[in-house]
Amino acid sequence: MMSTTSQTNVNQSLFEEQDQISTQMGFIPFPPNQTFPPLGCHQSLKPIGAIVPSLSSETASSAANFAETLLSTAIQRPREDLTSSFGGGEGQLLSLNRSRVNSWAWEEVTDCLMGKRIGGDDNHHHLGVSSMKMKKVKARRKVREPRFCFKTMSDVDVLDDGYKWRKYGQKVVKNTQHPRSYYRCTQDNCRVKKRVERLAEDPRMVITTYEGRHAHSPSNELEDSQSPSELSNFFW
DNA sequence: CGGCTTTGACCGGCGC
DNA sequence: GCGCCGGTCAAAGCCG
Repeated sequence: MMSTTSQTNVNQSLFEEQDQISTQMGFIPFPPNQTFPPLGCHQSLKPIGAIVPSLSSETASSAANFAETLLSTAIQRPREDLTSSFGGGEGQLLSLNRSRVNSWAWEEVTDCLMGKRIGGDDNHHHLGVSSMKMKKVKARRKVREPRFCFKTMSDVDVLDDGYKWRKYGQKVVKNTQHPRSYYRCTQDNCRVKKRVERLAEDPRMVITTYEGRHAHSPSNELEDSQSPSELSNFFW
């Protein structure tokens, strides 16, 4: 119930400036009404968007580029059982209308996704600015790897993203009825992690958050001999 | 038997 | 300082 196989090709340059003091998150909706195998995922997976950590200054354009990369990848490498019919890419990509200040912690990725409603007061459903600033003030020296997450409509928890993962933990998160699972890439010297959880509001939605860069190719790449060269770069 | 999952314990950050 | 909580560890069990 874990290992994955298939292809993954995402431009990694977007994340190279991550973990600056102030970063922002953005949600990029993918075109609706389309199947979309951004990570070579299964037919049943219907990613509806990506949460990306935008760069300090070039937020919207970076995110858009990122999403375009995803889209082009999907178009170029459709799974045999998928129809990747995109009604013309970029026009449907929304930019970062929800970006906000935040720090590196994963939970804030989730906050961004869920529009976090804190204590029922949801007029402003992103963490109050003041509290975010408080968080920011504290020096968070810990160096975090670049990260981003997918929001996917799926019956399957673990997306098939081309890498092999080993589960190392599971946790029930407060105020959610679904446990969060923690995975680590099984490759030696690869410290990439991902976590998988279901959206509290809509259990059909799976949120997959990746942290770090793979220092290797997808584990199934050998099977994918027909891969175009442009797509041979790693996930990160 | 090796690789993987499960799951309770542990740890550190953070808010009060 | 204390308690809560998320993330990780690691022992034990499972499975091919």
